[in-house]
Amino acid sequence: MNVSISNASEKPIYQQLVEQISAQILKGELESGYCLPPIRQAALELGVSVITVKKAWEELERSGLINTVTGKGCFVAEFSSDKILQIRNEMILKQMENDTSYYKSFGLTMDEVMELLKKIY
Amino acid sequence: MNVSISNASEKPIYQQLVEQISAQILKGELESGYCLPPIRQAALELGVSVITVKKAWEELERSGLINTVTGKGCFVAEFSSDKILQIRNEMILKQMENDTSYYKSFGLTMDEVMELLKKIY
Amino acid sequence: MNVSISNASEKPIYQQLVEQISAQILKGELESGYCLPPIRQAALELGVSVITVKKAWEELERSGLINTVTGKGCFVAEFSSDKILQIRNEMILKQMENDTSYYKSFGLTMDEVMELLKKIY
Amino acid sequence: MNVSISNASEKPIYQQLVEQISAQILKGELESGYCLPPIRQAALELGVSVITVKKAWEELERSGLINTVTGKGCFVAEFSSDKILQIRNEMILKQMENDTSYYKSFGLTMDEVMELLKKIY
DNA sequence: GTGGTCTAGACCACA
DNA sequence: GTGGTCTAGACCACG
Repeated sequence: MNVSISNASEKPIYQQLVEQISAQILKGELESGYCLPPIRQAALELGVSVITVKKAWEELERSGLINTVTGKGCFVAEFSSDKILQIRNEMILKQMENDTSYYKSFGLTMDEVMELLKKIY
Repeated sequence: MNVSISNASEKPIYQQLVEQISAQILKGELESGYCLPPIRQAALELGVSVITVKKAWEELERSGLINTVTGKGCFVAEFSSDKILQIRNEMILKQMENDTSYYKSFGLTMDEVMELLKKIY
Repeated sequence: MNVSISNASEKPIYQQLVEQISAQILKGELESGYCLPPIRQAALELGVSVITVKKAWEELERSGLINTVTGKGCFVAEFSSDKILQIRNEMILKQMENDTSYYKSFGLTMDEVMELLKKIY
Repeated sequence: MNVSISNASEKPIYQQLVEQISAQILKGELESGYCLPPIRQAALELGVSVITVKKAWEELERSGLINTVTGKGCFVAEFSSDKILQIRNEMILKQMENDTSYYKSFGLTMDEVMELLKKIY
């Protein structure tokens, strides 16, 4: 449970959880078959409500990243490494399309975006 | 009033307004001194409540982009072109920092991000 | 017409006029019998609406500081110097009562207020 | 919720709320972490609309005096006592500059102002 | 349960 | 005519 949540963030807590767990799975940090902690324990560790954790786990299951086995726990789903790459790219592309449309709305050219990215990275 | 709002969007309407008007001012499409349409007229055109428009206008005033004069109307504030560039860059940098941290959380290198951006742009 | 108005101020324009003209009369800068400029001329000089000036003149008349003679103009009223002092003190006291209640609401003692005043004056 | 509002006042209700709550926080009457009553309950107690309370709370948040956490409530922000003093002094100084410029416009000297303040306090 | 957003409709002060 | 404030009531997302 190497995640950090922030009440001050504009993002809802459950979504912060989803994003961080998703990223860890897609980067291979959480391997297939890995058993996530029970929601009550996770809630305690993170200092959030059980309901919040449950909502995050549900969304992870919906997106196919974990499987919930009633009475046993929640396990990271089995993926081929190709499949992982595909999912990861889809998520990133979707986000990136939003970002670029934002930059374009300010009249930024691709070259300007590249310049700024270099500085930040 | 060249703005488009979407009820389906996850962003609140008033924020969509703020972003689009801000962008237009910072791109120079709305010049200093330009008088925005009265809030009631804008509300009619956009098919939203007067209060929603007002909330957006208030936020624009708070960020210094417009001045509202009771009984007269709301006017685009006076800027030096340097000042415009500075504000625009601050807004874009702030957004870009969020974006890059998202990409990084998936383990993307700068070069990979560049590649993807080129395809999308 | 040695007055300055500000659209950006939180005070309405007509009230800014009333306060500045009142102060000038009570300080003796505008003498009894002095003829104020016609409202149209004053409006032009100040860059405000005729209606706004009229409203200010009306309020000055209501408080007894000027007399309007139809067809001739608006004249500063006749006062004994005692009367002037009395009116001035009333206006200042009224204002000062508001100010002190504000300071008190922050728990400031009189000594602290004195200290701060010395620095500002 | 030790606040009193006046419909007759020239100040808008939401601003009366802001000023009174601000003062209480800056005086230390409301401690860091204190949870303000839910906006709906506060609205009931005060006999005003929920929206009016919300507008006040929003302004308090904007000025950094409280933090609102969706679904949990609104909490007095964490301050060092130095920070509190600094903010308090800024607010008072700003107000006092307005006051003194008013006094000066009537030709009052500092000593006269002191005299009058002593009587009132 | 909390706050967040939006609506429709009203009244007022200001210009 | 303009913006400024307030109301009552509704629906949603979050916890």
